[in-house]
Amino acid sequence: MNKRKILVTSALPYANGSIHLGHLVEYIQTDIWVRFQKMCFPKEDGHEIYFVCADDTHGTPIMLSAEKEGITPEVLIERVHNEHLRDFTGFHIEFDNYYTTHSPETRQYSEDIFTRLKAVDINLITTRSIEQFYDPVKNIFLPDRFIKGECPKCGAKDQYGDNCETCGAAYAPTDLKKPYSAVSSAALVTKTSEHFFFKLSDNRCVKFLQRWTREKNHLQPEAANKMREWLGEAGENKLFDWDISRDAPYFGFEIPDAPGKYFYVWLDAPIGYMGSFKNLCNRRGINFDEFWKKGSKTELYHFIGKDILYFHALFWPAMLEYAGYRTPTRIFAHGFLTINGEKMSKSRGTFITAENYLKQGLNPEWLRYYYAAKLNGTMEDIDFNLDDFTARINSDLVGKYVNIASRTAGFLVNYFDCQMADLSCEDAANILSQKSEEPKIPLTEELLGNASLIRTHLENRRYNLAISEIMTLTGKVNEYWDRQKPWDKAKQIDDATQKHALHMVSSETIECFRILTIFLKPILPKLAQMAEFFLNVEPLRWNDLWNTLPQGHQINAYEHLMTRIDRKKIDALISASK
RNA sequence: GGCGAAUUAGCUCAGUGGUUAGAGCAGCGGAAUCAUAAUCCGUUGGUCCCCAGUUCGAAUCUGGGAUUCGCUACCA
Repeated sequence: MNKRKILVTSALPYANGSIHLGHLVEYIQTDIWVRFQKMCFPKEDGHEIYFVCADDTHGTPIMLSAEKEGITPEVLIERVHNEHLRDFTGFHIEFDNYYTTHSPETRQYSEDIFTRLKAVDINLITTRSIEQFYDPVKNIFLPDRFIKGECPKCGAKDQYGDNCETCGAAYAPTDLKKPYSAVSSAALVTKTSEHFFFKLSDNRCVKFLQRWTREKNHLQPEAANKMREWLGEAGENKLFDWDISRDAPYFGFEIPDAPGKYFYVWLDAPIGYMGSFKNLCNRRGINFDEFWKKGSKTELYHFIGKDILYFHALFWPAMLEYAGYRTPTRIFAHGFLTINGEKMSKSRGTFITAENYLKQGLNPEWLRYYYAAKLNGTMEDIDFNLDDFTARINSDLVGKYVNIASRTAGFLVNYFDCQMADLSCEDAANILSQKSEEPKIPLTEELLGNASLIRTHLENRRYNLAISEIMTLTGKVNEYWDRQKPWDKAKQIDDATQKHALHMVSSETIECFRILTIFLKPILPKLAQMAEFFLNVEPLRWNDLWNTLPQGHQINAYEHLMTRIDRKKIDALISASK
């Protein structure tokens, strides 16, 4: 059998803020996919699947934040790293490595890639003098977001450098009148300095990207279309060279042989995927080159938000290609999160951090399930509707799925010493079939018949359809149970036929619960773990779908697996987020 | 302004080889009582954004428009 070797990444969160529900869409989406792959291709069978991520730690905003707090950037990013990892762990995001871009490994590959791109035979790095706003008090060049001034059109004061809130005019930061620093309030001066550029507009890059972005499903169709817009058609060249350096003082990596020049944070951020993986390789003895060398047969997947498609679908593959590394197998972009149909907002209490969500006592798997129920593999935005959220969890998970175990377990415990019946016995088909007419198909068979469809949906990241299928099946199990009326059979427990039927029906239903648990496990790992304890089985993998619990297998007494959402908790969360 | 996406039941969403448009939740009416009130059966509800076109037939294809959201460009 073919051994799969897969490396998966989520985008690196910036070390300048807390993880919020918007971030979590991506990490939950990725985590579900990785857990699903690991279930299908277990390590014991020789497959290797790794999920790495890291904090994105460099740049002016980090430097300024640290200064504002009176600490060094190193102390700041160390603290934030711990917070981020705590939050991810709280939502059961299971990284193989959660590292930092401020690391020797990331420095090594940043320097390596830069040096290779700069080499005479490649020659994709150039230098150019550019003029930028400079804060003479702080003695730093300022990114656009820290520049304010008067609108060149209507003269409104204190406007940012992209557009005017008063008259709606759009312009460049350099158009602002009386530009000043949002950091020090000092009047800005313009100053010239030399920058390094990655020659993205070079014909080689343009041609390579026009091909790469369209072939082999590297991108989703909508993303590929977007790239077509940015890249232009064959013969056109709409790309600009990419400014990849910043002047000291800057928190980042100094560029080799260029004192006082640093790599722009967006250069080393994606390289952080390599750095994090390298760090994992060193600790676990994994062959890094096998995953990253040109022509590698391993698979590399990046999950990202649609806002950073530009970096991952243009700069990143071009950099890798010409620095002599492999390029990504596929890039999966997702949309943004809205809450009750609107952007997250502090004043409405919908800017909800991961920390707050957990602190208010909400179950992280509620959110995992809800996101999964909405995610569809496209770049469309998904909406977190609080009422729908409550209804769905309570109805689907507690009312339907968990209820199956809850209402069935007692019969096995009370009448059959917790033991499973022989589901393959001679009269099984007759007892278990839902229908009286032929062919008599036990319910478990029907569930298993949908396994490949559910698997395809999960593989394609159409979690919404997977959940829809799973819930249809969950409904069928409850219907089956109701039709069989085991409680009536229990009243005739002295009748051997009735007793046998009760045992068979209860066991069959538990077996259905086991199958549903496998389907849901990538989405609800903790709940699945509790279910595994209840079923008294080893951690379930995908192939266990066909390993029916044997006759005499003993389950444990049922303990409740999940509670309902109390609407008050949601309201408290909203209040706490204001 | 240009380009792209979206618009389906009260809510959240499926649905393109062109038949009488679907699910879950909510609502309404029943049944049941094994289950931490959880379940099951039945049922109400839709000019599939609007207009026009192609067709025997359009939620689905074409054109125009509206609204929302992105990206992009800002002219004279």
